[in-house]
Amino acid sequence: MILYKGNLDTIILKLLSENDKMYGYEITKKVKELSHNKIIIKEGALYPALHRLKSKGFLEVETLKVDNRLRKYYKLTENGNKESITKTAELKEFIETMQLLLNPKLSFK
Amino acid sequence: MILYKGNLDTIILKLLSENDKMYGYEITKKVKELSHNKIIIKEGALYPALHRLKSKGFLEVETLKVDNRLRKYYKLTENGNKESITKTAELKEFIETMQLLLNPKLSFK
DNA sequence: TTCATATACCTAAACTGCTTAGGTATATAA
DNA sequence: TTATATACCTAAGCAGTTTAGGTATATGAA
Repeated sequence: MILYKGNLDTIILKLLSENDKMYGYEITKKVKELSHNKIIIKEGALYPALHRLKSKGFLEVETLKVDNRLRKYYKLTENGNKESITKTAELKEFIETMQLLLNPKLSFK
Repeated sequence: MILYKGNLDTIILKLLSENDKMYGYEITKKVKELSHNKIIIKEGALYPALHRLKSKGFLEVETLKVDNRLRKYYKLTENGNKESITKTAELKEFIETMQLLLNPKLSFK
């Protein structure tokens, strides 16, 4: 499923609003699990997104070595939390709007 | 609202599955109306999309002169109708999947 | 009359956000 | 030793938008 164009930032922000801190690889696994294997975030999309969100001040990073491997844990900043709420609301509104188009009969209720 | 990236073809196909034939300008007005002014299809997106769908064999065109102005009426071909059903189902599935991410608690019901 | 707005079509360049396709490195099971 | 999983990264290509133009007719307002 590749329809999530434009929503990757929102997905990441929303996940982090529920999980305190997560690392990149963990995010891809979690999204895959929650979406029942339907949304597979490619690494070429994920890592640039994380760096973008960090450079905008929405995420902060902490690098830890676990089992002799690096993990970069990301967590929301205060602004990131606000952004998460805003983006989530926008996505909900978008979904409601798309449902109007998919179920036009409901417009006449 | 600019989140509809990648869904324009689906919106057009779905509309045409309900309206027999429509012309470009009419489509933008209809989508604006149905979406309560939230989805504004730019002409730079619309016309290439219509030409794309036509070149793929999903639409056929009939040009009419109405009130001294040209209108290009588009309607679904047989394949276009199949594509409309497929794409609509995909969009519905996408929406349901996004709702899983937005409301993760519901996953545990 | 002329100016803005609406109707109706179109396209090219720029931009964005993905995918594809590479790369490094460690751990583990077959 | 080979494949798979874990864990990070980036550059080039591509698709589908936006932006910003273009043509032309009709209509209502100043």
